[in-house]
Order: sequence, then C-alpha cells, then structure tokens
Amino acid sequence: MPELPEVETARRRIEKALKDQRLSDIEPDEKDLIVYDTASPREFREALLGAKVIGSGRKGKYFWLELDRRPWPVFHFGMTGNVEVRTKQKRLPKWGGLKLHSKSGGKETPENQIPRFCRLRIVAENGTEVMIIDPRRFGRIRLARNPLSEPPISKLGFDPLEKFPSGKELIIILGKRRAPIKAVLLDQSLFAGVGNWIADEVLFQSRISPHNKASELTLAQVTALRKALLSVIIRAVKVGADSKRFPRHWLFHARWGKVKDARTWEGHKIRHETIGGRTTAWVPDLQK
DNA sequence: CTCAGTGTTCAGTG
DNA sequence: TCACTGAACACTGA
Repeated sequence: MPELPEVETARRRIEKALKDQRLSDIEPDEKDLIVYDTASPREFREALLGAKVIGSGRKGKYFWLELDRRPWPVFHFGMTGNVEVRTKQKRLPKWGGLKLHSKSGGKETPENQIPRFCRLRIVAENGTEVMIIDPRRFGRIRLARNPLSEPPISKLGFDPLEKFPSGKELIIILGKRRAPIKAVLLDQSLFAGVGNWIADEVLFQSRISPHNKASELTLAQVTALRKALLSVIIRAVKVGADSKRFPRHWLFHARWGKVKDARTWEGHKIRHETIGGRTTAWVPDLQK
C-alpha cells in the first residue's frame, strides 16, 4: 500500500533491520524480477555486496539506503510493492534451489520458503533478510550517487514531512492549475508522496469537492486543505501506516466497504467516479 | 471471462 | 514549453 506513510514505515523497518550491517548477499543474481532503471541486476548486486548500511532516506514515495560507499540503492514500490523483514539466525536456502511460496490468500509463508511475489532479497552478514515483495511488478530500483540531486527524486515537489508551503504560497502554486484539485494533488512534482487514498481523504476532511478547479479554490479552502494534508500524513505515519489504527471518522474505512453500491459515511452516500484518471471516492453531501 | 487497482511514464493534444 | 489526458505497464482477485 505504498503512499508516503507506507513508504516511510517501510524505510524505518528496513533501516532498523540493516543499519550498521554489511550486506552479504543480493538475490536473485541475474534474473530481473524487478525493473532496474539505471543498472543491470549484476551491477546492482556489485554495488551493494560488502557495503555497510549507515542510514537511509526518503522523499515522496522513493526511499534509499545510505551505504559506506557510492552509489546507493533507490527503491520505489510502484502500486503493490512492500517489504518483509526476517531476522532469523539461520539463513534461508539460496534462491536458485528453492521454490517460492505459491499459496494465495492470507496464508503465512512457511519459514523455509521465499514469500510469493518476492522480487529481491537483501541479506546482511548477521542473517537478517529484507525482501521486496511486489505482485504487480510496477516497482523500480535504481542506483544513484546522490539520490536527492538526480532524477527522478530531484523533480519531486514538497514532501509534507519536510518543508511545506504556507497557505498563501499554496494559493499561488494552485492558481496556475486548471485541472481538478484531485488530479493536482496527485502531481508528484507538487506534492511528493500524496497518492490516491490520501488525496481523497484530504479532500473529504477539508470538505472540498474533487471536481473543483485548483485555481478556483478560496484561501479558506486552501488553508483547510493544507491542514488536512499535513494531519492525515503525520497521523498515518505515526501509526505505522496501519489502516486499522487510522481514526474512525476517516473516509478511508468507508470508501471500499464491502457492499458495492451502499457505501456511506455516517449516512451520507459515497460516490465513486474517475477524476484525473483515478477512481475517486467522495461525499457530495459534504464536499463543495 | 472481464475489469479494476494505494503509481509512473510517455505519446498526443491544446 | 507547459498543462493536461489517456493509454500502457503486469498480474491478481473479485
């Protein structure tokens, strides 16, 4: 579920698992189960093998590991990427000699198997394993000498957990955009890390219709939007992107409810339609 | 069998 | 050049 909170949570988990460790294995060796944008799997492997992890970083939906030498690996989870960490003392078998867990559904992967849809395994010298899981394979990996200063990260806009424009600054930025605010919120060159559910949640909480042209929002609306954006993201990060711990009143819990045409939020009908190329859930009764 | 899906990129249009 | 739109990508689960 990779929007900013999920990516930030993954980054923290990976840093905790690998910090101060040397990397002893990267698998698979040659097969590219995940797309490498700037390096072959072999180059990627060579860049990481033997290097020590000294930290990590993130901007928007990208994150990277800081090593004791360059370049560094940069990750993007695409639509369905995630991470699984194992801190076993005993290593799993080598990739080539084992079958991936093939059971679908919520079944636990047996300890002696690699999880279904695992695309990359990073092993540290103490046996800790970090596995990138990505069913749909929209995830991307690249190498960068300085992730923040080169594309695609250098093209990102404001990360809400770092510097973020004031309401008055936002009015000016949005004033140039004729597209629906929903589409503009998804523009990573403006709001790095905002994804589909966050955009919907933020519009809902600030009571703004996703159809409004960005340039036509009032200062009061932009101020409310800004406040909701920061609070939703900060809160989601605080609970480790665990949606079960999102506040009860969030639209999130209702937007994909089970009964198809009966989804409501406190009695108000939720409408689903495509805006800015993405399915949008909103509450016309409340969002103007 | 068909279709939507928590993202990004690229081609085409205005 | 910029802003914007829609298709493509890969694959599962409803």
